[in-house]
Amino acid sequence: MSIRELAAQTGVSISTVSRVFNLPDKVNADTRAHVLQMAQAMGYLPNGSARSLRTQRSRVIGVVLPTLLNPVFAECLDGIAQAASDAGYAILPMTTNYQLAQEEQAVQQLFASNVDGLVLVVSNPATCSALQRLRTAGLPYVLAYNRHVDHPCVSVDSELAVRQVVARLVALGHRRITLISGKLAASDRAQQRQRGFFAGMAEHGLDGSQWLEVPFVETAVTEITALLQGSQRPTALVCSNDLIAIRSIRAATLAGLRVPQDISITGFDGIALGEDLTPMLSTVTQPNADIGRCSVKLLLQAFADGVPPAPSASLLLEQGFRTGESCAPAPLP
Amino acid sequence: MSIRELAAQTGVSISTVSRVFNLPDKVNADTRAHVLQMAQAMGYLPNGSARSLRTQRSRVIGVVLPTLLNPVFAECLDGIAQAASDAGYAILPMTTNYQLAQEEQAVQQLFASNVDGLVLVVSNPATCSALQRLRTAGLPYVLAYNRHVDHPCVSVDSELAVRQVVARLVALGHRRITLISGKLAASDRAQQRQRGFFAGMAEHGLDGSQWLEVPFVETAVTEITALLQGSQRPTALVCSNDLIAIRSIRAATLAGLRVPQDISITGFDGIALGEDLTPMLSTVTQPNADIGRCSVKLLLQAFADGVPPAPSASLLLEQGFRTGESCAPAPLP
DNA sequence: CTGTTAGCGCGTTCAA
DNA sequence: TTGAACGCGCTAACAG
Repeated sequence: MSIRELAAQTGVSISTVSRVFNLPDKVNADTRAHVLQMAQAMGYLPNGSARSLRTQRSRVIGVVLPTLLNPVFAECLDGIAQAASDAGYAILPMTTNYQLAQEEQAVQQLFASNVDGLVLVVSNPATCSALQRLRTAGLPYVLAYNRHVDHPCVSVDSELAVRQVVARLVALGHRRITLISGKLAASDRAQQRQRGFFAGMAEHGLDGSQWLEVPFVETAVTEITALLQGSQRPTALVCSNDLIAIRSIRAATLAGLRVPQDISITGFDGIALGEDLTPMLSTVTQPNADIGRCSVKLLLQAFADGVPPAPSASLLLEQGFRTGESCAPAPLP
Repeated sequence: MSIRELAAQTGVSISTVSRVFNLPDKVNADTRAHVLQMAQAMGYLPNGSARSLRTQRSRVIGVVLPTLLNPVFAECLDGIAQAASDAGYAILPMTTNYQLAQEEQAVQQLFASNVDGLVLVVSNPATCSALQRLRTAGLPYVLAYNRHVDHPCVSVDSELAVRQVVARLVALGHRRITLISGKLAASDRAQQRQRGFFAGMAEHGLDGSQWLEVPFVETAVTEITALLQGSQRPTALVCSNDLIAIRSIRAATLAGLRVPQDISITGFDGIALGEDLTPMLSTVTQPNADIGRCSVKLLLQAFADGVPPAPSASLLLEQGFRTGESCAPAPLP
């Protein structure tokens, strides 16, 4: 079913049919109605490939994410999909498993797919060569969750958020607080959160040297459990994401500790599931779907302007804190 | 950067360049190397739209899912993405929020996007008119999780799995067992699991009339909590998915019950996260990523055969049971 | 093994 | 307001 057949059946020219779909105002109301009716009847749909080839725009937004297995990115993708769909764009997602090589490859593939722009979450914007390629190619892109002065980003102030978490714990009487961080090399967010932890501990004159680095993907319950032995064990764990917090709760329980009576645990991300857990996760909440939606909006604005989003267009959204049930006053010594 | 420019720069014809990328064997090794080298240098990438227009194949697989916010579908999408990517296909996902109207709309959009085929999870294959459209259009599709004799499906035997769950609980001494089901109208899986529950209870001469229907998306903790009051409360809950099981654990705790000492709770899906919970979720495990991968494989096979997957090609994968920690012998009366 | 050529379906000039 | 004609970048059939 091509535009030609429809034109022939309708008794108008190809260009009239084309105009009906692209510049409806420029066509007589009666002919327009007629064409639309015939299109409906014949099940005509404009061919996307031909359209993209002709206009050099695909109406597709590429998406690069570390993984879908962490709900935080699934929630974000959901927001991206909504905003894109609302604007008549399709999305083409790829995952990288936090691996630099896969980031490169994903960008490469999306490049070849003629995406109009990209939303991506990379390990580290500072060292991501794929971003250079995008920039020199003039392909619009927006980073989500990442934060870097040289790139357009939609994120929250992770560092501040973790400093505030530390302050909360201190206010609850905790002194021995340990950071459970995701792999720093694989995530600038983990780095920011670590900085927030160090800053927060320093602000309160506490020893911030206790911290553990664990993988994002595999569980590290045994390592965390080991940390929780002995009388000088921490009374609170600050985890750099919700998944790690969930694993830490398990580790604590396996170590014979009760959460939150014996040990307090905080997360970061605000995944929806955390609210249904027992104990409900105490965590920094990010507007994950909104981060996705805003990233797409920035991209759409850039399409309209005809110029890639500038680093200065970066958005810092508000984070929050869900009190939850995994934090309590420090146990008496 | 078009094939023409590359050909000119390299000093060969455009068809030679084309062959280098599509039929590498049919081109002299030296010229091939030369072309590839130049392509690399000039940053040439074949234009996907032109390719699709010419070949009438987009190398894109459409994906229709209820939601990404349930990890079971995120895990499945991950499998789909892997298998598709391995075969050089991109994916174009859409979510429906368990709504019939959105299913129709998603299929419509994917239609217009010239996808080569679809993997979909629909509410109910028996009543899904979008599937008819796909079939009459001759567009290859595979259903994931759904199960129906008239359609090619990749699924597990939900009914059997739930019957076995009931048997396990009975073996643990439980008699008062209640089903917490997702909305039956929104999911044939929920229906199958309900049938499994009824059958399982009947097999053991137990009263299977106790069951509650709850939403998939919003939490229904209060309704579940209400169910757990009184001395005739159930000693075990069979939940029709893991998310509902997690909410049920919370409901039980809020009702003052300990899981599993006072009440046993089972899930269904085997989301990865369930393994990190405390108590670890006792649940029917499905090979979610594999369900996605197999669906894609069926589709790829169909592409190769030049004919849509037949209902008889349906695959029934093995489910399992993770013992977990949310089940225990029934408390003494 | 390589080159020439004809469209794939469409949007967009330019004329009428 | 409408139509005719061109070409987007590519693959495939055919010719050499």
